[in-house]
Amino acid sequence: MDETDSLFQQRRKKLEDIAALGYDAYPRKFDFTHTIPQILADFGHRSAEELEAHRIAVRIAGRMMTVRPHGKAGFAHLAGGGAKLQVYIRLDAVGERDFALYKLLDLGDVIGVDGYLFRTRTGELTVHAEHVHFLAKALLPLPEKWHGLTDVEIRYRQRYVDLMVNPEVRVVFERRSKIVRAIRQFLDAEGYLEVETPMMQPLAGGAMARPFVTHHNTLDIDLFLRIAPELYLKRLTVGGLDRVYEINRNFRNEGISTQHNPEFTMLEFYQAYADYHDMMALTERLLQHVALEVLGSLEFDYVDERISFAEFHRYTMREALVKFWPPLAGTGPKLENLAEPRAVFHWVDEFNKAVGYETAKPNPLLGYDVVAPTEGGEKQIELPSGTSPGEALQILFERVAERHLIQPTFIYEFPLEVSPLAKQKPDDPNYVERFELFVGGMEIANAFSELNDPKEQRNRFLYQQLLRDKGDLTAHAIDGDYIRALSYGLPPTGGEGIGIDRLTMLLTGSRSIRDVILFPLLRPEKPAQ
RNA sequence: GGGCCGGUAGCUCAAUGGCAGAGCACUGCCCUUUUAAGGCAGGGGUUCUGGGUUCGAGUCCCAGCCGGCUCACCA
Repeated sequence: MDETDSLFQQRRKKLEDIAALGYDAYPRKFDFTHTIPQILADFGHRSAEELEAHRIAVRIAGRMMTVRPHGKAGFAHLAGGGAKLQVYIRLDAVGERDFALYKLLDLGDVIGVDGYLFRTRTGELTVHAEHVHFLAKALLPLPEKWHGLTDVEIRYRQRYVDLMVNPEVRVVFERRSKIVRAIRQFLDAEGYLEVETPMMQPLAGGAMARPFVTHHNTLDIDLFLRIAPELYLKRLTVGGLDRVYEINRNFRNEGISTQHNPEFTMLEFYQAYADYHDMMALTERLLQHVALEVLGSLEFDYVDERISFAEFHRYTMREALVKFWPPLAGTGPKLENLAEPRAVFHWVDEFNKAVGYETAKPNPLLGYDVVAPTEGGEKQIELPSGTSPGEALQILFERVAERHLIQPTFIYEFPLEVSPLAKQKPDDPNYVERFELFVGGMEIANAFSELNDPKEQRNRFLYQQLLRDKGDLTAHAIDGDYIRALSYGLPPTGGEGIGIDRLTMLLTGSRSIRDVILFPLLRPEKPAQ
């Protein structure tokens, strides 16, 4: 903002002139009779004759978005409540003083108008002004009225301007609010209790991620912003809160992308006496409820895809690998080829042979098929030394299958090594009772039968500690009190996390997580000179 | 962090290495049913920053800052 800017100075002068006319430059309140959406809903269908025969007096407020002066009269559109309504201001109707005020108004000013409804010659519902009230001045000019504001940086930094001039932005955040409301509605009806657990934790547990660190002065201790509420919520289940959920922020000190913001909103819920199959069924019902409440339909468009919540697909992680194996990388594994855990390394090599190359084409000079490296193509999978078979399987799965999971798909049976808090399958201890839900190529949910054996949990933590010692900063820390809590007996429990931001992306057709977060994290602006 | 692309008036965008422009917004005048209102006249620029090449740089080169996309990491 540049207060020396001539437009700013000009408008400040006009504000002084408005005050000189006897208007309060910053009045305290304004009693309106209708919001603009109310007027459109209540009177939007009345004909010109009806409005003339039966005059409706209204008093409205809004931000002036357009203005069309005509000498001693003028039209303007006021925006409010996500809608717009035209007002007609003429000298002989509002008087000299209000008309002088109108002449001093700029686009962006907030005004009140009272008058009566009528239809113009072109048929537009309009308020015929009898009084104009000054409510607030826009000292800074609005973006261009036709193209609006497109500079994404300014849109995120100055969301207030974005919201003023890009109506679809408001729709996204109204819908986000509806989504969260529908989730609460559903879980409350299922007998869940909404709780709040610490955002500042002495140990950042419940997920694999690098945390943010902060410091409490009086206690003189470092604290971590939570990466997940998981371990606290399960402590509550130990305590007898059999169905709990929390919708709140998680913080992860990781990269920023179209799918990642350092702080993001997560729903986590835990249900005693349930396993991961129950959670799958619950997830289907929850998402169907949300879609119907918010969209009125189980189907919606996301980017270029038509997505349906009517049916949820199910594959084990290994089945997905087999099914979605890229043809370019050979015939790929069969299910029995993946039975032995270490076999996955062979298939990572097979995958890598094909990555980053164009489709093979017969080359007449050489007499055999060649593949050419693609420019800026994807990279090969590089496994750090010491990568476990389970980690390799998950990495390979993500590279091979994730992009294909457009329709809602549960991927279940995760490797033990990447799941320190999930219960093993009774018939195969290398895998756990865990699933993730993918929609639109994004991971939306993560759930499992909660590991409730304190001895096994300690061993899992010790394995994580080994990873930490080897330099894996995302490996889970040992949480002694959590093991103590489990030692009091955690009922068999199913638990799940759903990313609210990503769910909102799906249901609003947003390509970037920044479009569903009002103030996404950006590098701070340079201080003004 | 790597790769690619971008940054010009308040906003949206132009400008072969040769006088920095248009539309909207703004100012003045005209206009009492317009709607991207209209007509006439006008004001407004550290071309992201700093170097360099050149007679001459918005344009070419180098470095930096900021942003977007993408890859990696992650949810």
